[in-house]
Amino acid sequence: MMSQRRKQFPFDDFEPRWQQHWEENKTFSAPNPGDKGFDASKPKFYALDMFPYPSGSGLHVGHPEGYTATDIISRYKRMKGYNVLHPMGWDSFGLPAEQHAIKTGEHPRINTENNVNNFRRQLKSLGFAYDWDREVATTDPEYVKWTQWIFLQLYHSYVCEETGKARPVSELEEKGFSREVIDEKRLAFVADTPVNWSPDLGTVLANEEVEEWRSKGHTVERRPLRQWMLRITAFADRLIDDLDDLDWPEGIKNLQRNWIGRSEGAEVDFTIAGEKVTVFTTRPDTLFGATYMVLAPEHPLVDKIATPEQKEAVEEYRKVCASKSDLERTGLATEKTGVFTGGYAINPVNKEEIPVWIADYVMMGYGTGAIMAVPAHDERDMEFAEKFEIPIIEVVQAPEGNEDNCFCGHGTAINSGFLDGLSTADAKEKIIDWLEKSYLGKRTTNYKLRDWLFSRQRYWGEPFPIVWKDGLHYGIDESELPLLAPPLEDYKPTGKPEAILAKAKDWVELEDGSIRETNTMPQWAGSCWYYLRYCDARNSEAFISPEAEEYWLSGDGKAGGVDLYIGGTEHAVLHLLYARFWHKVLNDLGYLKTPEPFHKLVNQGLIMGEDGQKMSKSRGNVVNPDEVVDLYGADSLRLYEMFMGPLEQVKPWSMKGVEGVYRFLGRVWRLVYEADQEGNWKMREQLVDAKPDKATNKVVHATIKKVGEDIDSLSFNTAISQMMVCSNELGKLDKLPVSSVALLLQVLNPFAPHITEELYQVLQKEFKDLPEGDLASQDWPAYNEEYLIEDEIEIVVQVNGKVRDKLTVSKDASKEELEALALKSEKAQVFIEGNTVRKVIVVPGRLVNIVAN
RNA sequence: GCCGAUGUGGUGGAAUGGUAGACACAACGGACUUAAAAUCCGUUGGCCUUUGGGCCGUGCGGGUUCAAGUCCCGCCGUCGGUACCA
Repeated sequence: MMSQRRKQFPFDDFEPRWQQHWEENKTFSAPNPGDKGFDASKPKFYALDMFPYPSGSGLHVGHPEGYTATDIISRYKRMKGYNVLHPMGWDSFGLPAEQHAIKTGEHPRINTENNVNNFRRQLKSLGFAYDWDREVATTDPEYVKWTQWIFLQLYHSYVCEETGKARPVSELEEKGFSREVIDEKRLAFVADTPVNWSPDLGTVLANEEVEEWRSKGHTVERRPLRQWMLRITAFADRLIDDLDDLDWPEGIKNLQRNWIGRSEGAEVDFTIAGEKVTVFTTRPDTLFGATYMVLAPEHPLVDKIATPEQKEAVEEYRKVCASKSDLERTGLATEKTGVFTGGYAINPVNKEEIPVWIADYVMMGYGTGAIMAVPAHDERDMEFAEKFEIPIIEVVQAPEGNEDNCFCGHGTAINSGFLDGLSTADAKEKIIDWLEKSYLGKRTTNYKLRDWLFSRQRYWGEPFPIVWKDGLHYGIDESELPLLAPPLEDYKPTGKPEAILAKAKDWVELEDGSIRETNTMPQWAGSCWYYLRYCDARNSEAFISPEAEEYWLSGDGKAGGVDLYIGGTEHAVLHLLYARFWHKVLNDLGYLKTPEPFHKLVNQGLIMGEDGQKMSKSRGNVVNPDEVVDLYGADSLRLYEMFMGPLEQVKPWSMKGVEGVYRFLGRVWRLVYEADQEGNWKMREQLVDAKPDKATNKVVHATIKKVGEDIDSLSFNTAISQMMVCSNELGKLDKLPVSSVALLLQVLNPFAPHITEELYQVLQKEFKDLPEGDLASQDWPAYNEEYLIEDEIEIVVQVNGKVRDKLTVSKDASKEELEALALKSEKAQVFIEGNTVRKVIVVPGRLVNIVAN
């Protein structure tokens, strides 16, 4: 219907024209230090979007939300005199392309390239000011080369225990450490661990990924496998502590803190039949209240401890646990279960014997897989103790008013021998000191974070630059990079936990008898460092040159060099944690100067369907950006996405809303143009080369001010409403000063670049005094404070806080004058009458409040 | 349970502790038109009204203040994340 109607302005004509203009003139190219046209005197601004996975279904309206925001900032910063780095690229490894290959037998690169081309076309149709010369795809051989190179840095590094920093393993070789010891210390290492194996995906998954794939209906089971791991745990403390220096949403910081899950406490050694069993606790001060011990069902000591009478029950219970999925085991409402082993442990602090149980509420994978249970002060232990009638001993006196059936907070130690009377904090210190002196335990910190399982058995990922010989692994020489996977006849997974690349015998088996590693890296590898590559995308000598790094990633007092990073929350713990980890390693090794990658992070809110539901194909509420561009133009789509509401908020789509901003752009168009009888666009006669009057100057300059401030604070919706106010005012004028229109076009340009450039060009032809060149190359206009000051202002007269009258007064009226005027107000008098005026509050320029009773 | 958001007209949303509802959408009325679309101009939180206005109103209950959507305390709802992590 809409396409049948006459367009309010010919966006389908000028939008592609301007896009072509920008492309041909390389308007938004950002030269590097040393390049032609580079101006070192300008400050830099790095605005980064989370690059998309180029899926087959193309862009959805969520993409342009964040992209438009960074685009507005980038265009604005350029006008403010910055060298702006605003790049785009493709996170193009991934499972869908591989599944397409499985179905068709076609190399996944072909499908990937098609999708990338479609994404690029769609993004270009929105007029984003990207420097397309810096475009990268993680699947480009040149990019793969450096991803593998960075892996080799990890492989050839270890973390020095004294400094906590990554260092080359060559230092260990020089010190004469054995190959075996060195291999155990590498940041990239091989381990036999229980991993998350998904038979239907044909690959293992990182802990961080398990939930996502499960929720998509795939099965994930645990099984022991030999895998490449990255030692992210060695960076746990820095990954937590350095969050403090970042300008990130508190929620995201908390998600990372929780994911890393640092908890400080103590390990305490108990003895069971002569065997030492260590437990981890964050509350060593409650040691006197431990009335039983629980081992994880998988705990290696269970066999030794279980008495003959209990052996059968224990075996039975372990079998049941093993068959349970993680979900069942950790499920919400599961009642506590467990079995007595028959064994007893000796509590080191009072030598008392406590029964040892096994129960699945204790996880083998965390702490030591064994706990001391203090039912009086732990809800889980309490529930368990009540069910199995185990004694409960209170050892912490809750502060008054906080008494609880199961008090888990801090209080005063009781029934605890030498700890009695101490605060929880002091008791912790004292008991840990005692344990350490008695060689019965030590202070420890535990983390939930596990090392990063880094290998995948898929085809469409970076092969590991590793060969095996005689059971030992070796990093291949840098000169052999990139190491690309050979094309296969058949991309189907084997169903066994064996990498698909193992099928390529000719590639795997080398002449010297060594064989290639057949695993590939996860998709995260490429996205861990793409923001670095953008800085120097065409460098074939290094992943980034020191000069480019120095300029674009200088933090200038900030922890991270990317000045603004906008993207969705879905990457809160995965990509953002991994990228920080790699960055820190490269920083330690001297390749980067900043400790963090992203200084300021903003999460755009999800765009819901028109029905308020999450957009999805099955609901049929997905909005296709191509359609919106077709009906209303790119400027309308950009403007609407910014006008919907605050960037970070979740908000529903509304086609009516798109029409609203489309009409606004139509009004801006008609400030300059009107249609004649034949329907041709002619310049409006009201446009004059005259000085604007006071009111016009006021609204225009107020707009310049507000739009600038609002862009700085990412409040794009209110910036747009101010521009609407401005254009509404200008539209009423019989004599419309062209300079005022030009200023509006200038501040609107970052939001709606096509229509504003088009109109400005038209004005330039008629009014020769306008500054030359296009809007993109002009400076952001300064506002004149004088125009904002009004001679007369309206102030409000309140009586007891309620508005009773409004007065128009001179802007210079003194407090005393205002008070006198307000007291004289007849409307206010009515409410004062009969009462005594107790107080008069005068807020100059705003109001007078008369307190009377 | 915990963590983080959030609650304002019919809707999306504005409001440095200082005139609640800017700007839009929808709706209604009018102009233009043979008609419609588009455009332009009005009205639009609720209740009462003698048409001057008045009263009520930002999830609920308290509090601080001359003044609270905004600050404090306690609840409730919604959304997102996360969870036997000892």
